[in-house]
Amino acid sequence: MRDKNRPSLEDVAVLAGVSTASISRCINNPKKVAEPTRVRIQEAIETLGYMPHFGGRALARNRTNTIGAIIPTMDNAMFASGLQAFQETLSQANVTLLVGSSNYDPAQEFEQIRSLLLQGADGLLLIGQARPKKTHDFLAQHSVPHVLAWCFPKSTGHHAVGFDNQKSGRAIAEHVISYGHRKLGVIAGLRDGNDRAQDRILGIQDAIDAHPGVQLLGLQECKYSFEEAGSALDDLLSGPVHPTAVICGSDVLAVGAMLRARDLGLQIPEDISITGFDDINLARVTTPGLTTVRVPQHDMGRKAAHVLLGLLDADAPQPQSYELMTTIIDRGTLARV
Amino acid sequence: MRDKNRPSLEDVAVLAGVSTASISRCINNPKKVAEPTRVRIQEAIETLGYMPHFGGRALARNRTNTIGAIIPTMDNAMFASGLQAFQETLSQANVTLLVGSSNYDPAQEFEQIRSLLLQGADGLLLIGQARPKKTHDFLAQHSVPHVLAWCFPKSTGHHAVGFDNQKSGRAIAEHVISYGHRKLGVIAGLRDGNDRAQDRILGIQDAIDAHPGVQLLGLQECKYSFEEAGSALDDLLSGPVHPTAVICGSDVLAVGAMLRARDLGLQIPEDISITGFDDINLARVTTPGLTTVRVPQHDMGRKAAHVLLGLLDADAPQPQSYELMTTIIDRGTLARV
DNA sequence: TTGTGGTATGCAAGCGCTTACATTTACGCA
DNA sequence: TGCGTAAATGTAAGCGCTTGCATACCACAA
Repeated sequence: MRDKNRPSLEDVAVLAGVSTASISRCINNPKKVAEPTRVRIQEAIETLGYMPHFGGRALARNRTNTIGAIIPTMDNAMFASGLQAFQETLSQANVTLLVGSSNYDPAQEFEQIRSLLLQGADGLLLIGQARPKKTHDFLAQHSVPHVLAWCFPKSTGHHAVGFDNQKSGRAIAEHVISYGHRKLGVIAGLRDGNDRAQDRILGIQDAIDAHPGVQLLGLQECKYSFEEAGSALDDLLSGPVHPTAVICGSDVLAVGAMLRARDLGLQIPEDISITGFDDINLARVTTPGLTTVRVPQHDMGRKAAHVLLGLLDADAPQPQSYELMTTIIDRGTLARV
Repeated sequence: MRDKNRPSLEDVAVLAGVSTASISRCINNPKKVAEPTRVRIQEAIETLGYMPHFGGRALARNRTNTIGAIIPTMDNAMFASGLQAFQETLSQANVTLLVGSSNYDPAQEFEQIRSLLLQGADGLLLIGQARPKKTHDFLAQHSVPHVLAWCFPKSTGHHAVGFDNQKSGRAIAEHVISYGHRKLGVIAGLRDGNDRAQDRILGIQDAIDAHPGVQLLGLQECKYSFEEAGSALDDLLSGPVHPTAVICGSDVLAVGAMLRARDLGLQIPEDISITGFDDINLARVTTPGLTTVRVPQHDMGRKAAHVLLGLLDADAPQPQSYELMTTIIDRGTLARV
């Protein structure tokens, strides 16, 4: 069973002529070892090409220095750069990132949580707040340190680094309304198990309710793909009265809608206004540029990493939650009416 | 030191009234345990909420069921969906993905390799083939199972799942030339430490050399950002003779160039043709759509995972390398002249 | 009855590391 | 010279799991 070629602490100890304890100390806490021995040990390590065995370490310390992140998908840019920032920050603290994806499915998310925990993750990054009781119970039962991102729950006892989706949803809707639109359509992500999508809709609803005379002509839910968003637009346009503006729950949806609108021969924003959410690269590239809500992905990833690291560091001041702000980016897809 | 609340195999054994060995067997090889005891053990596991300790496992088996991937960045969509497919495939085999990013820097890549290996990665996914001797030696010394993706080296002894960047570069250049272009410009990624960028340029060069009368008016290297690509376009247009087509080493570059061209009042493709590489989402969204080279990201990620898993499974037929094919996607940014 | 072979389980030896505690050494000072 | 103290190092006991081997048990055949 023992891997013949992999040197162990023992081997290094023999070569350096010291005990394994000293080697361990030298690696984990160099100050505790006298200079000359330190040098000798260093050399032994180098000549053997020694690398500590992860399992041994993890067993002895009961800690893996590994953090898991479960995101719906890496496939669209929505989470990618946040995740990138998260990883970079962890990396600076010598913590490694395990990733899992849930595909927006609570059951898969649960499985991934289990799986990452089995892989020894010391803590988790999770997206959003809505999850089945089963998942919450599981996290509680095993007292898993975790932080939520992409949301900012008002009440729960979770740590979170994110923004208020409802507030942001309301903000963009107010913005659209302030441009004079009275007949709105909405294309949202599938609400089921996705509190971000849900809250954004709630926010939009809030804005509409606050403005008598503004009506919601249609609300379509669909997956985050150009094609589905296109069909959703079709549906919105199938009624007798057309919306003058379509508020989308994500840039991907908005771009899908734009693409379809163009196919239908509609000018944007002259014939129909469209707004997005997220401000991913796509939004800068369309013609005209997409008016959208910027989510501070990078900051969110970085801060979330800090909070999580703090959670794991027993003698760190207990970290808090951060509410980040979104901003509306005005480009060219919203017209005044 | 012992975590008070975490049940161990021992605890389960006591509750179920069997030895720890049986529990272990029950978990790893249920067939080796009689039905009634299996049930009893299951119950014990459930009531205690037992989860095997990762360190203990890793130590005893000398294997973590973890695979590392080091990609230049998750920040642009170039690698994201390949990585997603990679992760999904691993997940199905109960293997977890560790990720690191190198930011296109060989030194950082080396550090990440070290780091992921220290975290117990059983194998690695690496992007591209060009890396310093130091890195190669390190991989060899520790005989790290690994596969290369996004490239298809002709000679080396590495396993690879990817495509031939040079061939693909040549293909798109030939395509441009076949449209009648004779004066070309190129905007490429930074070649230093990036064999993909390098090979694509080589391929373009090949095509140009094969067609007397075709000239390369300028070659700009820059980072993968819209802004830098924009400046690169400026430089290409600063000479006395303008290229009629600009071949870009990536969609991000191409889009950056398009954006700038538009700002300069140039019509695409009437005034200038532009092509991309990768076929990420962006390419579908510009007006007109970007003519580009499609890279089979998803397939690549999936196959790479299979190869890597095969590499780790002692009694699997030794996996091979796969060369995947790229295809040219004609949209609207390439004009005939 | 005894023997035989197979199946289900237990025993106990590690796997490679960390760390509390014990021991040694060096040094300053009375 | 002897003693106290602190710094450097060694000793060895785990950490929680897997697994080769030994054992116990059972059914069946001779």
